Amino acid sequence: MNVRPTLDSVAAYAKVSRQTVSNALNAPHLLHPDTLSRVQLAIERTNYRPLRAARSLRTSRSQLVGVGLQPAGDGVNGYVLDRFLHGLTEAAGDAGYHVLLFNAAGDSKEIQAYDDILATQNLDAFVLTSTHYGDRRTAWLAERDLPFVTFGRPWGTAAGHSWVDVDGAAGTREVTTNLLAAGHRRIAFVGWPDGSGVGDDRRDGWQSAMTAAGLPIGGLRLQREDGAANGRSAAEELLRAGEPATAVVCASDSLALGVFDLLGPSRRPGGNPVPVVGFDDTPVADALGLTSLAQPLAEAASECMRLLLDLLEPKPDTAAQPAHVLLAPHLVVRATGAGPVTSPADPATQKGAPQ
Amino acid sequence: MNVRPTLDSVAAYAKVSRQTVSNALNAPHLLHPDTLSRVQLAIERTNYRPLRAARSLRTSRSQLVGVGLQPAGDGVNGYVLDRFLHGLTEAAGDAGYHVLLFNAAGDSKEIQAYDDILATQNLDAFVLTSTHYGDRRTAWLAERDLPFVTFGRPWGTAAGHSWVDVDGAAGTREVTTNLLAAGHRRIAFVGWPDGSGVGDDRRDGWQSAMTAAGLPIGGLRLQREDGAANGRSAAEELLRAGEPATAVVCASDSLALGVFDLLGPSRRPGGNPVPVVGFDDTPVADALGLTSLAQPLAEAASECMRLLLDLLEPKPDTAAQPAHVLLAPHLVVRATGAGPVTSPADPATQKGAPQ
DNA sequence: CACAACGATTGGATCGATAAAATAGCCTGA
DNA sequence: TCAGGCTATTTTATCGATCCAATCGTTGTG
Repeated sequence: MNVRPTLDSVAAYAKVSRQTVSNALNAPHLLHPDTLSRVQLAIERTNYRPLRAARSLRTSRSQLVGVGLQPAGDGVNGYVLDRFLHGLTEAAGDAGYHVLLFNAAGDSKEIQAYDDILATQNLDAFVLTSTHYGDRRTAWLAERDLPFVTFGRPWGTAAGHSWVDVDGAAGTREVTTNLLAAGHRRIAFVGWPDGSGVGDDRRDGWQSAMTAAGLPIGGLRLQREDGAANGRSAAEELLRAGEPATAVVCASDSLALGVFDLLGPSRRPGGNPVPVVGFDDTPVADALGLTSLAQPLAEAASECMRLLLDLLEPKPDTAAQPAHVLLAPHLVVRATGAGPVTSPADPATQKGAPQ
Repeated sequence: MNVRPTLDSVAAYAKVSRQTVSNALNAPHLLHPDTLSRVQLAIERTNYRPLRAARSLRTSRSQLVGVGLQPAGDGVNGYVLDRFLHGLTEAAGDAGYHVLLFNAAGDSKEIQAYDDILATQNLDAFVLTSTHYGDRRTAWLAERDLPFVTFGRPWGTAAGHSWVDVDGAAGTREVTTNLLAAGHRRIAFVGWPDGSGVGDDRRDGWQSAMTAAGLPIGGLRLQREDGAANGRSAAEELLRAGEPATAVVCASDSLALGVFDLLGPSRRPGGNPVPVVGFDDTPVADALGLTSLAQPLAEAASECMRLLLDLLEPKPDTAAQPAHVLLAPHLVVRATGAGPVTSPADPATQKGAPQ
C-alpha cells in the first residue's frame, strides 16, 4: 500500500526543496540543467503528478471546462450535440483539460447553473451550445469576464466572444448548385419557420443558389416545424402543386425523412424518385440511405477547444482577441437514396446549359 | 466587485469562529439552536458556499463521478449511452455530485485513463457502461477499492460490485408472448452472433417464450452483426424459407430497420405486413414508426446514482452491500409499424388457443 | 466545595500545491 | 576590496476548508 507522492516526498527523494520540484514542473527555465534532470528523474521514479485540488486551491484554476446538458435531449438535435460533446471531451483531454457536465434546461436555468457551479467549483471556462436569438447566457458570462466559447454563432447580437459554427448556408448552397448542375430546375426547400437562425441560414444557401441561377422560388419554399410527419405534409403539398419539384433540400434529416417517405424510391416504384437531401447526417439518414449534409463535429469541438486555449493560456505575443471559425459541412451522398447528382425525370430539361 | 465569501468572512459576519460555521454546515447537531440559526442566517446573507477545491484538499473527496466516453460513438449504441449520460448528469446533480468526462477507447485505455485521472483528481467514484465478457475494468477498480457502479451486468464474472441493467430477456419475452397471444406461431428472432451478453440475453427471452408455448424455433433464429444491411440480409433469408415467419423480433433497431424494409408495409403494399419489433427505441424507430423496446434510461441512471450513494454515503444501520437492479424495458407500439398485436395473415392460425 | 462530566465553542495544525520574498554563491567592474 | 547584479535555490506565507485537541461555562455528585 504505497501512498500518493507529494511535492515534499519527491523533494526529499531528489534532495532539493519542495519549491524546486514545483519549478521543475511549472518554470523549468529557472533551474540549473543538472538539477532539472535530477528532479525530473525523481518525478518519474516516484510517478508523481500534482494534485489538482491543491493546485486549484492555490491558483484558482481547475483545468475544467463546464458544459450544460439539456436534460431531455430530443433525438435528432441531441445527436449533433452529443457527438460534439464526445469530440470536446477528446479535444479537452488532449489539452490537459476535462469536461464537467451540469444540467441546464433553458437559458435562465442554465444561468442559474453557472451561478451555482461557480460558487463551488473553480471552472476555467464554459462551452455553450445551441445559441439562438435573444440568448441571455453570453451576456451574463461576458459581464462577469468568464471565458467561454459558443458552438453556434451569436444570432442577432454583436459577437463580443469567440465562437465556432458550421456554415449551413454554404452546405445548402453547394448541394443546390450540384443539383442545378445536374439539370434540376425546380428544387424545393423544406425548412423550419422563420426566426430560428440556424434554419434561416440553411434556407439562405438554397435561396442564393437558386437566385444566382436566375430561377424563381415561388411555391418551392415550405416551412414546417421539425419532424418526419411535418416533412410528409410538406411533401404532400409539393405533390399537389401544379408543377412538381424534381429535387428537395431539407433543413434537417427529420424533415427529409418525411419527404423521402413520399417522394423517394420506396413509395414510387418504377416512378421517378426525387432526390432528397437532409441535414446533420444522423443515424436516421444512414439507416435509410438518405443523402445528408454532415457537420464536422469533431473538428468543431477541437476548434472550440483551440479558441478556449487562446483565452485561457494566451500567447505572449498575440493579443487575445475573440475569434470566429466557420466550418463547411460536407455532403454525404448515399447510393440507395438516389443522391443529388441524379438528373431530373424530364429529359427535356436534362443537362441543359445552366440558366 | 465583491469577493467570494469564505468561512472566515462568514464567521466574522456571524461573530463566531470559523469552525462553528463549518459545523453549522457539516455537523449542525453540535451547535446550540440559537447559534445555528444565527450562523445559517449569516450564510444565507453572504450567499456563502464552501469551495470544493479546499474541501477536497482536506477531505480528499470531490463530489465528482467519472464517466469514460468512447470517442467514436457509433450511432445507435451511442444513442443509448448518451441518453444514459444525460440522465446520469441529472441524477448526479440532484445528489450534489457532478459528472466528469474522460476519454476511453477500449478497456486498457480506459484503465489507463483511470490511472491518469486518479493521480490528479480526487474522483469519488466511477460509472462504467458497456460491460462485456472479459471486462478487465471492474477487477482493476475493485482491486484498488475504488467505488463504482456499472450500467450493464457483469457478464461472465461473479458480481462483486453494484450494477444496474435492463432486463432484455424480459422485454423480448413479453413482446413474443404478446405476439403469441395475437395468434402468431412462426415468430423469428434476428439477433447478433453468440457471445455478446446483451445479445444472448435478448435472444433468450424470445426463445423461452417460444419454448414455453411448445413451438419449434428451427430456422427462426438468425444471427447477424448489427446494421441495417445485415437486417435486410436476414429478412431475405427469412423470405427464402419454406414456411415464412409471420412476425420478427430483433436485437436492435438497426437490424429491425433492415428487416422492416423488406417485410414491413412499405415494401409489400396490399400484402400482409409482418410485425417487426426493434430494440432501444432510437430516433430511427421513431422516425420510421417502428415498434421497439425502450430501455428506461433515465431510471437506470438514477438507480446507478442511488447505488453509488449507498457506497459513498453509507447509512449507519445498513451494511454497504453490493446491490443489483434489473429494470424492465417497455414496449413502444407504433401505429404505422403495424405493431405486434397485429394478427398473422393466415386466418387458419388466427386467435387459436395457445399451444 | 472540589471535581468530573458534559455541551458548546474556539484555536492551531493540516491537506498539497504555488506565489513571493529571502538567501547563498558567483561574477563583474569601479 | 566591496557594492551591485545575476543565477540557483530555499524559506515563508497563503489558498479555504476540515480535523483534532483544548478551552470555557454549567451542572451534577460525592
